[in-house]
Amino acid sequence: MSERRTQILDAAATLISERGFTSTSVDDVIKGAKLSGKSHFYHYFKSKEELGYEVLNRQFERFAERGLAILREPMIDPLERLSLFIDAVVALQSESGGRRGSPFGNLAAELADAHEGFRVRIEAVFERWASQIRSLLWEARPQLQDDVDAVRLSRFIIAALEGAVLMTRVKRDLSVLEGIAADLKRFIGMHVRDGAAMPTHRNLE
Amino acid sequence: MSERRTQILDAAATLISERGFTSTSVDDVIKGAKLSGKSHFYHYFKSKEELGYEVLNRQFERFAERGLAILREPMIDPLERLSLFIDAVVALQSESGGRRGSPFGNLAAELADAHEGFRVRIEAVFERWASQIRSLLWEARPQLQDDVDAVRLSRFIIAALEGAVLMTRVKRDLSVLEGIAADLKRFIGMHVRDGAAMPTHRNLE
DNA sequence: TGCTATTAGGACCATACGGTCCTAATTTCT
DNA sequence: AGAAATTAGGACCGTATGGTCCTAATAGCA
Repeated sequence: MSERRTQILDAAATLISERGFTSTSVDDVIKGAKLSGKSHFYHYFKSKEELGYEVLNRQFERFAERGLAILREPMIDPLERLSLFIDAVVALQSESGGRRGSPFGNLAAELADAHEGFRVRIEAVFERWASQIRSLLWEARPQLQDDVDAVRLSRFIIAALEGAVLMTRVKRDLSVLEGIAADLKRFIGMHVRDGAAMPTHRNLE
Repeated sequence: MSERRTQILDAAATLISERGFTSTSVDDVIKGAKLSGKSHFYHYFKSKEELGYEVLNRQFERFAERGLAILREPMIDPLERLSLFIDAVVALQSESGGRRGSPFGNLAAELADAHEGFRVRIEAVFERWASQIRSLLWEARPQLQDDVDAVRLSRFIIAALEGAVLMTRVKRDLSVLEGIAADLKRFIGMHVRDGAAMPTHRNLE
């Protein structure tokens, strides 16, 4: 992938996560990526829509590398990994200073009803995310109670995190996310078998 | 409040919850409310922004009447009320056929970073919502464990519900919300004192 | 009867938007 | 050296947007 392209993608990702897709104009992206003009931009992307799709892809890849990867670390206990992953989401959010949410939640809220193309792609993102958690739960199943529903629990985790990021953004207070993350860990701990100890779960507070 | 005004507000509320604020044009609202033209609209609202603020107010009032009111029902056990409230959120969502989210979550995601005026107002909405839950939890405190943090728990409930509504909208599958609602009740049940029984908590599934 | 609020309808404006087209200079690679 | 890709810059277009202004018909009310 040409360097310019990724440069454009990065600039667009920042702008979109700050202002949303609709409110980010192609001219904004051109300024942000320091291109010479419209034709320069349209040399790399055939439309703003395509730009949006590729930004979403890239955001997911980054999230997969920096977040989801933790869920697959082979040397760590699965439930410990899940806890670390939740910490990573908090860390990722604090990088942007409480501002700007999970890029998926943003786009989801903005475009889920309005733009089918985006809706489908965001659905796929959530599905891939959920599937990572599901296989982690499957791996942890010896430590979990028999009646744990991995599909439901994985959705719950994602929803709680997305909702938390949203609230954090609105309140501009990272401690909202931190509190919810801690509670979410407690909720997960609730599904651990009586015998198996929950891994060193740092209850902040 | 004149009838026309509420008519405009209703039309705008529908459009905004479907397409978002930015993507809803004043002309769309005029068509939706069957006004005669721009001047007719600007006779009632001095700007689109003001319209947005009042729509948000109205949406909150409706939510307060149809949802939050349950939290204050004097004759029902507080924890039972909380459970009923969660059911009400699910019901409210299913009315719109899975489409269109909690109007607050929508606006929050779209405008929290971009528009300070909206951000502040949405923050106030969340705060009033959270405060209702907090006083319910205070009322229920004899049944709850001593270490229950009402501030955190109320935030958790709201975040989980908002996240759930978002995911439901993306997946176009109401069962997502239903599952998360059920899990959320279980999480709340986790804070009940060992002695006190959790009120008839209908675990769907 | 008059005054005011509402309804109606349209012209108009500046700005912004996504997108196309064209020309030409500059790199990069073969 | 020469072809192909990249960078540069600008004119242009159709459409949409929020908003203003003006005129006039119709209701409602004192």
